Amino acid sequence: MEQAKPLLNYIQKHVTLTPEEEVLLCSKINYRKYLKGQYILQQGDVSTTQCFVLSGCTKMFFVDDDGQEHIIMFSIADWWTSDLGSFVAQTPSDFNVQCLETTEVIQFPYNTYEALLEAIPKLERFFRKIIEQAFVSSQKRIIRNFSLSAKERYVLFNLNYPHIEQRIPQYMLASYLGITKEFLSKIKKEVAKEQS
Amino acid sequence: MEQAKPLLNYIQKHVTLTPEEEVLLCSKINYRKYLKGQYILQQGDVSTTQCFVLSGCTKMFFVDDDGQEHIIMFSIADWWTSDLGSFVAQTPSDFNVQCLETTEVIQFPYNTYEALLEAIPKLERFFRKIIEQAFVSSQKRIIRNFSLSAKERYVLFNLNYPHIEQRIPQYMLASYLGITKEFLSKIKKEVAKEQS
DNA sequence: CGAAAATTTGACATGACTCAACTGGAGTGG
DNA sequence: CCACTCCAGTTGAGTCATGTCAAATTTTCG
Repeated sequence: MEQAKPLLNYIQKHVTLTPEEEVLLCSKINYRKYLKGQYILQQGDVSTTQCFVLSGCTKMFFVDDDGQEHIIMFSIADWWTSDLGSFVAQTPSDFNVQCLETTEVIQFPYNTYEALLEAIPKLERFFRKIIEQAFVSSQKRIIRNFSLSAKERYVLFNLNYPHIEQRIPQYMLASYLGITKEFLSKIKKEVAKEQS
Repeated sequence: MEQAKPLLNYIQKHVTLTPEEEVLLCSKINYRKYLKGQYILQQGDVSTTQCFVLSGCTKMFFVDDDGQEHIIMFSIADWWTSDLGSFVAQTPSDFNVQCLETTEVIQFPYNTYEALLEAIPKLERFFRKIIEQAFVSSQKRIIRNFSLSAKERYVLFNLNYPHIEQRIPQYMLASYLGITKEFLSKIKKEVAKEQS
């Protein structure tokens, strides 16, 4: 499959697959293109695929009992997106994944995922490492939320992901940072003043 | 190794090892007993082992620039403890792991970890699943911190881990919940009043 | 029993939220 | 090319959740 090239490159950074393994892998995954606004996953549905983003941008979020939207993560090229909890346990998801731009993805369907990893132990290894990374950065985020102020979190976000702020509306960034859009507006004003 | 029994039972819940694999596994891991107050890992050191807790209780925490202690997690029997980020990348850790009681653990040393998982693909699978779980619960914690009040988080903690509050001092629970000990004290008073 | 540690209490401070009004740009249609 | 609307972003006043500090009380444990 032509479109799988970036995924194969990405995998090669962690493990080395044989040509046969690559062919097998490619036979089990799907390419798909979503338009801006479309949902890859909706709260309450079971996540049937794990997605590798080729291009575009997605947000993963959930809506709480008060109707408030909370963004868990954004995903751009070479990142993953999906509710892993729903995917591995095949239980209804608490999250939505929605495309903020036209977005191309490679999808691993659940019904071949486990079998594929068993058939290709190197791929099992690959996913173990990917999930290790995800877990580590998730833990880091918990720490930051505890020990940093909203302003510090905002500044750090721009250091860590310098390219993302331009691509998303400000109210979504506020949601990701765990603050209101009004408060983010005030923070930005302060930061701008300090830099001048 | 006699003491590895609980670990083997735990592993069997996820994958089925052959007797030969169990022997190989046991030859690569170590039993160790720590006393109350001892450190399994200190901030700045590289984490050389991944620990499975047999008995006792540990806290994982870090000290921020203001000297404030933030507890990331507690671990009791049948849980894991270690800074996975430091362990897999072999970089200095941001965290401490300290024993709150006399604690027995099984340790996977780094220098045999990757080789062991390669030799026993089922073990690779096992760890992938364990880490998946850890990642999922880490994400859940992020969500809770965003969408719940301190009081709700406290109540939920006791629902999720009913046995832990009795084993740890209150100021540590406050640190885990991300609030001050004074505020937790006030919350507990309120909750007690409501239940009467 | 006495000292040290943990917890509670109260007064006050502050970071972040709510709500409502306002501004300013990006279509859209006439 | 203007008027209208719509949405994102801004501003300000008032409020609430939680933090700070210091003192009082209770618990733990040698």
